[in-house]
Amino acid sequence: MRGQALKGHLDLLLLAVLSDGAMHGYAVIDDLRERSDDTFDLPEGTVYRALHRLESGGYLSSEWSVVQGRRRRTYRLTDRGRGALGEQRRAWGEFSDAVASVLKGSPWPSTS
Amino acid sequence: MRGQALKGHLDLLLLAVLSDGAMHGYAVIDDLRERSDDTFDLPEGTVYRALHRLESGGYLSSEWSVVQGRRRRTYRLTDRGRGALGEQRRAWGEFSDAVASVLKGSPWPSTS
DNA sequence: TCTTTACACCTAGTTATTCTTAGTATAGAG
DNA sequence: CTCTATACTAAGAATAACTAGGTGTAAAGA
Repeated sequence: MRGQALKGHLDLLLLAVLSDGAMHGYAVIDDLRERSDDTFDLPEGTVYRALHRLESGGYLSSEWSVVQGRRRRTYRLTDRGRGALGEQRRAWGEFSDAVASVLKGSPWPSTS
Repeated sequence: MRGQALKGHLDLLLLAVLSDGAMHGYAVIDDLRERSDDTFDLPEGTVYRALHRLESGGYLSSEWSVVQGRRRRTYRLTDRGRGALGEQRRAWGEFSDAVASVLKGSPWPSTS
């Protein structure tokens, strides 16, 4: 995973992971890495900041707890977050289909 | 197409379009819009800048001409550009597969 | 014991690159 | 004679992921 490939798609991934159940940030990172077969091995700074952004946008809510002496902030999808996930899934489908169409080659004969 | 979805994937699209034949910038924009069924309707400033960047990186070469009183700069893939296209196709495959894997875990919102 | 690693969180500043805006210029249609 | 399409360009704004650094606890291991 290099460059800016993730840009604009991270929220979708985070919302998708959290739609399977509430989770704390570090666990989100692990889950994302496992589910993507190591493709998405994201720096903590990236993920925590995105989670904060999503919470302040009303897409997630969070709750603090302490487990084995370590404090945890557990994130949960809000209704708004669930709606956004649906919309972003749709947008991803459109985007990836469009890329695939371009890569497939032009159905019209080249005119240059 | 909203936000930053394209970020990091534009070079792939441009290289792919130009791999079907040399083309000038304005035609690249049209081709991209047609091939993607209007999903990629990109501003000129975006595309021309990217083309310049790709040329200065050695992925494209260009040649000026005048057609019907209008000057055109026709871009052509270099060997290096063709190699980069292969690599970026591979990277896109990996990226989109990984996103699909992450999305597969979480169910779609019920639409019925 | 003392050091390292894993867990778990956080922020500030940098970077990359797309988008916005604005400009130049010719051709053809109305 | 103006408006639209064609064709190219550059500067600056905006966004968001990355880098690099920080806090602190728990457990493993040398």
